[in-house]
Amino acid sequence: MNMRRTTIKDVAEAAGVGVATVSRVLSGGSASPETRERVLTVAAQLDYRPSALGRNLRQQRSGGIGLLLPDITDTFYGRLADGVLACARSAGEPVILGATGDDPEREAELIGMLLEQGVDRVIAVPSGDGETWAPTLRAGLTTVFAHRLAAGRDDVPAVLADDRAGVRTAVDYLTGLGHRRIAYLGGPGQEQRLSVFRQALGALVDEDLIVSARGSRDSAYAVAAGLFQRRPDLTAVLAGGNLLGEAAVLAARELDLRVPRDLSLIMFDDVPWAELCSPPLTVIAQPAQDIGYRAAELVLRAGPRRPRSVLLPTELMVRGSCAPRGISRSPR
Amino acid sequence: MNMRRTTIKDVAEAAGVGVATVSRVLSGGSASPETRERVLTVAAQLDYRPSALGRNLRQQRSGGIGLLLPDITDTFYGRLADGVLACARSAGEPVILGATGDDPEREAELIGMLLEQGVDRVIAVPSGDGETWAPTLRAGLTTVFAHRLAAGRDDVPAVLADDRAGVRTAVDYLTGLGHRRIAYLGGPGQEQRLSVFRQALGALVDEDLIVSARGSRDSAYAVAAGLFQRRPDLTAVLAGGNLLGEAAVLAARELDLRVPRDLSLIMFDDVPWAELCSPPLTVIAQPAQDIGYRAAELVLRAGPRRPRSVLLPTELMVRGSCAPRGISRSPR
DNA sequence: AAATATGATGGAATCGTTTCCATGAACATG
DNA sequence: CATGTTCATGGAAACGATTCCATCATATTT
Repeated sequence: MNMRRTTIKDVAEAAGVGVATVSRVLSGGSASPETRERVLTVAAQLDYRPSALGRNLRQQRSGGIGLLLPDITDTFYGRLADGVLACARSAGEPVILGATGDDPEREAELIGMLLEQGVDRVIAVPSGDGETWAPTLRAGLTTVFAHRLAAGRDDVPAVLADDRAGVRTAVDYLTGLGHRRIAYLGGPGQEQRLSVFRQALGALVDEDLIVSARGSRDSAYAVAAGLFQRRPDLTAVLAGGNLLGEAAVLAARELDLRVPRDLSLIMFDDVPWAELCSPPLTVIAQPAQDIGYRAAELVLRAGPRRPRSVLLPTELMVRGSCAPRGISRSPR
Repeated sequence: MNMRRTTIKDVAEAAGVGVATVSRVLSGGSASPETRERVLTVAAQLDYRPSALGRNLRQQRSGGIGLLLPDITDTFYGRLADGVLACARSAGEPVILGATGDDPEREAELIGMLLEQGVDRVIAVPSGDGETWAPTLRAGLTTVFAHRLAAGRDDVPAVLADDRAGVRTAVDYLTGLGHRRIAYLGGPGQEQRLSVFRQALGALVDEDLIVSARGSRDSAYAVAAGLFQRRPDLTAVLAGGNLLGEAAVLAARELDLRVPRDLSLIMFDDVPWAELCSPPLTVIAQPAQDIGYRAAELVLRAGPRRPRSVLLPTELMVRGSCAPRGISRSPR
């Protein structure tokens, strides 16, 4: 009842040729027209599918693409993954997905898994530092980072959104509206953005207003609520991701801060619900899907030499969550 | 410069034993304590990782789990995927992800890919009918459906949210509030829900109020806007998914229908932004993550006989998007 | 002490594919 | 006609693991 898979040998026998010939025909090698036709017919009749297992073992590579993301639940990473899948599909490559939870240890574990699987291409939003990523490079895997870099690993190409420009535009916009006490609500791996934030803010920078949450919703909410309570004098917030933005809106509502009257809010990453919010959220849109697609392109068309990194533009989408600094909230 | 992977042979040589012994030690077979220790030490020293390629070929199975979802961008499926990943990780199994876009043809293509990869377990939110899924069963793959069934494939175990109860509760709630003209805004593969909807509504059912969108956001918006314009007399809507709910909110806003005064809205699937909306959306919560986790459990612990299907509870979360039917909107 | 059971061990076969190489036929060129 | 070239073809060797089976040493039983 549990019949064997049809193998290349079966096809060869049925077509009256050798296995080598079948392999050649199927992978586009040279063969006489009549042989080619016969083999193809037989293969179709038997519904033959070459086993990737055999092939991979022989050619020492498992073709697949590893994709390591902090959290597939976050729509940003969802869109990124979608981009990767789109590109991978057109290349016929399978994608192996792993969620790191922004935990270097889990990331290392997943890298080990990919190595075992013989995957030879990886796209990752890295959580760990350069050390974590040493194994993939040592094993000769084509590695591409997406969305952010790993500390001390500038030898890996990356596809990034232009965070610098995004942060600068947002800060300029807020200061232009008269805001002076501007907070940054950050997440894991946003060192680069922070340095630009400080730089753009210049003399206005207030380290007490720069806070950082871990990856989870709970942590984001706790940090946002803590910030708002500790510093009722702040008038604007830049949230470094949609989870952080969500937390900010929730915390503001909980503390009866009206947006944008009491608090101006800009969020990194444009998500569908930003428009549904009231007021609709002003955001810095990032081309999440493109990031994924381009990363997949890089990792697939990896030539002999290391490809250059890619920087994709961000865009400030002005909606309704920012207002000129009015009469300062009376801190009571 | 591009050195070879360390193989089992290298370990065997370095430890002065045969490859068979190494294999036994590493997979928990019998071996004398001193040999075991020596092999383990050497393996650790050489940083040896057994290649999944070799193993899989030998045992004719690639251990991995295939996961086929309509759209990884949809947070519902994102959470589902997260559940699968969580369970797969604890079992050390890789997950191969594919996005079907709710297109049976693409689904069939992806199934073919999984078959080629030698994957022997699949979790899917099926788009196609029973015919599409014949190949996986014929090939002996352990298959489990999640979130919905494939028409004419009742021989595949499934993990479902209790849609029937969800729809019934929602309809009862709306009729209890006095609503009579209730619309259903559906998506692909919701036949079951529709039948329950009709049944629960009884004599009140109005086929013109039952509409269906394809998977995309655009399609959802178009259908919602069309419905609201065509039937200004409806007073309540049940949206069959978060994309549909989003579209409904957007379309209502565009047409100046105030929620809940002019229009009561219930959405399937509780998402974080449902609370951020104004008014906050009343939803039918589905345990997306659990669905994924349980499906992975089923597919992993698949014994000799087919496991039973699982039905998980839904919950009506009353927030602010439903109101008693007031003075009917004056259709002008 | 002889016979038998037990357990550790390594050689070799196997999985399904690709690819190297040798063979032989057909054809062109001298 | 002899020789060299091209081309289709099939046999066999990889690839890296697992696993069957035979071998041999040691321990147990009579």
